[in-house]
Amino acid sequence: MILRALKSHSAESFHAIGPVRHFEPNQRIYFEGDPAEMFLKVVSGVVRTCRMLSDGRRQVDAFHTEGELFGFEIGPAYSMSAEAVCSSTVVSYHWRNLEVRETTERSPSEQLFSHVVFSLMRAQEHARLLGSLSAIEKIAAFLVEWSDRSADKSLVTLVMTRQDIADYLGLTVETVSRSLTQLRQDGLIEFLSPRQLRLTDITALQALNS
Amino acid sequence: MILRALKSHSAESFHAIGPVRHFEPNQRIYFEGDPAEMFLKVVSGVVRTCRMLSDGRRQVDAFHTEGELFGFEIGPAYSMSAEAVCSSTVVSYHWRNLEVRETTERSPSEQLFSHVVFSLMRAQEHARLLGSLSAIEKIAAFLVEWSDRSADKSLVTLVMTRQDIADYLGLTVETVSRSLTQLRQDGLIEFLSPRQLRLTDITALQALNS
DNA sequence: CGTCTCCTTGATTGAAATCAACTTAGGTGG
DNA sequence: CCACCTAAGTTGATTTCAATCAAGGAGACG
Repeated sequence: MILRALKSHSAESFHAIGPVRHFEPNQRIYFEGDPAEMFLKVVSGVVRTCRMLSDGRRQVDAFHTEGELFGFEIGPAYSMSAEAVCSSTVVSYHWRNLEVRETTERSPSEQLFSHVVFSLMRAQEHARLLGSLSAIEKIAAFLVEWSDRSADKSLVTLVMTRQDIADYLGLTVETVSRSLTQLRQDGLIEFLSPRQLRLTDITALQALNS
Repeated sequence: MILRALKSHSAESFHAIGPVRHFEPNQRIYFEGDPAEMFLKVVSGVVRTCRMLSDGRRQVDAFHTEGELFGFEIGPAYSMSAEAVCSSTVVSYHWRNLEVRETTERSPSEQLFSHVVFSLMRAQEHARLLGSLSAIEKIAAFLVEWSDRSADKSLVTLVMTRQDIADYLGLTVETVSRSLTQLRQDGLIEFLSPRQLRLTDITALQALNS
């Protein structure tokens, strides 16, 4: 798979709506929670996408430089804010004006697009996990992630080893094991077997996360 | 932006090439470095994408479950390996057989697709950064990243604050500052001003990374 | 029944966070 | 132009949390 025309300007034929807008340092381009009606391109300067965590810390997801696109979302709202790092200009592309959206029947490439955006959000979520959480918070987030994927939300079957989990969360096996033990002692989970967990307090697990 | 049909099976009309293949636990589906001629979908089971780091540690990039697609790349080769976590079946889609690739002139949606795959790779790289590196290695990788983006590779202008860098790397301002000082004392960088750095030994900086 | 892998637990070490103070750079207005 | 003021950056002392080192337990399989 070799993708061409990355970052090129002239070759891009989707047309912009709205003027090229200018932003001063630290000025917000859009807010977390705003309706995600458009994606944007950095014309000049640098833009950061970030979000605030519950503990007051801030997680910077990415820095976007000239020619790069940002603002892709799966849901109806932005999951992060975008802010100018330095004096910057951006141009926006509204989904409703793109030919991509005009067909009611989704083409193969559109479906593919959805999947890749989904992967992108997953990767961003993974980065958030790795970036700023303690071991127990990482484990809690990991369990919630698999709870979401399960039919029975409170019963999680781990198909992977502790080593797999450790390598995914940037921890060691020992810390994974200790954190699970900790959560068990705190009454948030129960062990049916090492690989079969009952989440007895999902709310508390989610609260450990952002 | 609301994307529909995610994870649906019946609605997807890009056609598979090759049979549905079955894999035993820990069996490789493709290797890091293999030509990235296809992307794949998990039909059943769980697949992990991961790579080995220079220090011998393994970084798990993601777990993919039923209905999810994986194996998207920008370059000609896979940047990670894919392995079955448990007994799994996958189906593959070869780029050369997809209508998406048939037009020599790239449509707007294709260009968009390239950009999102690019963002995905960036996010994966970010996760790798956060996952398993020490503070100094994170800073070194960060500097190399901005060196790559600069016209003059050895002269990096940081448009962002130390706090921005800290929030991006999952560190504190103090640690960012100390790490930069360390690199300066080790003779890998020079400070022209707090925001203007000269990378006097890019090779060594890259070596600190994986 | 032994052996392997996976998992857990304990003791110690080490790296980054925290708490705290100080320095530098940049901008504003007298 | 200089003096001040503030935000940004650096440095030091201490604490904390996860890594490391080490050992033991549990289950699967021949």
